[in-house]
Amino acid sequence: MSNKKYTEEQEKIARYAKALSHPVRIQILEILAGQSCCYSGDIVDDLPIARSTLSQHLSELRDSGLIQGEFNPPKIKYCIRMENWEEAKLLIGGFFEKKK
Amino acid sequence: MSNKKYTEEQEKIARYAKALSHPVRIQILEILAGQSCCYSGDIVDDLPIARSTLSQHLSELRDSGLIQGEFNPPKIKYCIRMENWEEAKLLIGGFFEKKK
DNA sequence: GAAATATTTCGTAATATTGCGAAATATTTA
DNA sequence: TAAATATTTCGCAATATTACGAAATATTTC
Repeated sequence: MSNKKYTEEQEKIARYAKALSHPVRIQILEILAGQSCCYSGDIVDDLPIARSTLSQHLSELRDSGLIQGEFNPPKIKYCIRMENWEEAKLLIGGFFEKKK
Repeated sequence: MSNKKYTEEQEKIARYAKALSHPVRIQILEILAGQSCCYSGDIVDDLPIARSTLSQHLSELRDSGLIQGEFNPPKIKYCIRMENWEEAKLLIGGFFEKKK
């Protein structure tokens, strides 16, 4: 018997949606999606937030699985993490298809 | 000159995503999507939350535009609001398509 | 080893979210 | 009008989010 409140899929959709739930994170993801990869320091110039705040948003996006960072001293190169990007796209896309 | 931090589209995507960012709201929307409409009182039986908490989530979903409620005394009948459901689907779907 | 560069972590504050039960509201029915 | 039914609002508490600047960390270069 399951004592879980929600299905794994419902939790995943909510988790991915939460990653998208702030406009600055949408902007960050759009920047990363528009090119192959990007250095954190270059991203901040286009954003209306402080570096330390960007760092927090990047870490949230990393936790969600939608991006990954590769240390390329002295910078960190961030990219979309394709396997999870695809999963989010399919799960959320599938969710919206449920309405007949 | 624009003093806006984010585009209207970025704000919209974030707003819709925020509505989807809690598993109980995913579950509510799945219930409403799976049938034509539903009475609030019937929804709560399937959910692991109190009635007053459901009321808050329904009001958030109403504010997001994804559902609408029609007073059908003494009950309220909730339905998916199709025009905004479609908009959310297109905006978020389009967002995920941005990654080449 | 010291300086320069890039990023994160810490400390703090303001605000938002989530949740509950009790009370309030609104409508229909007896 | 009183009772029954359905839902929301209120008051409260716990926790999470968002944001900033200062300090800490890590690596390379001088």
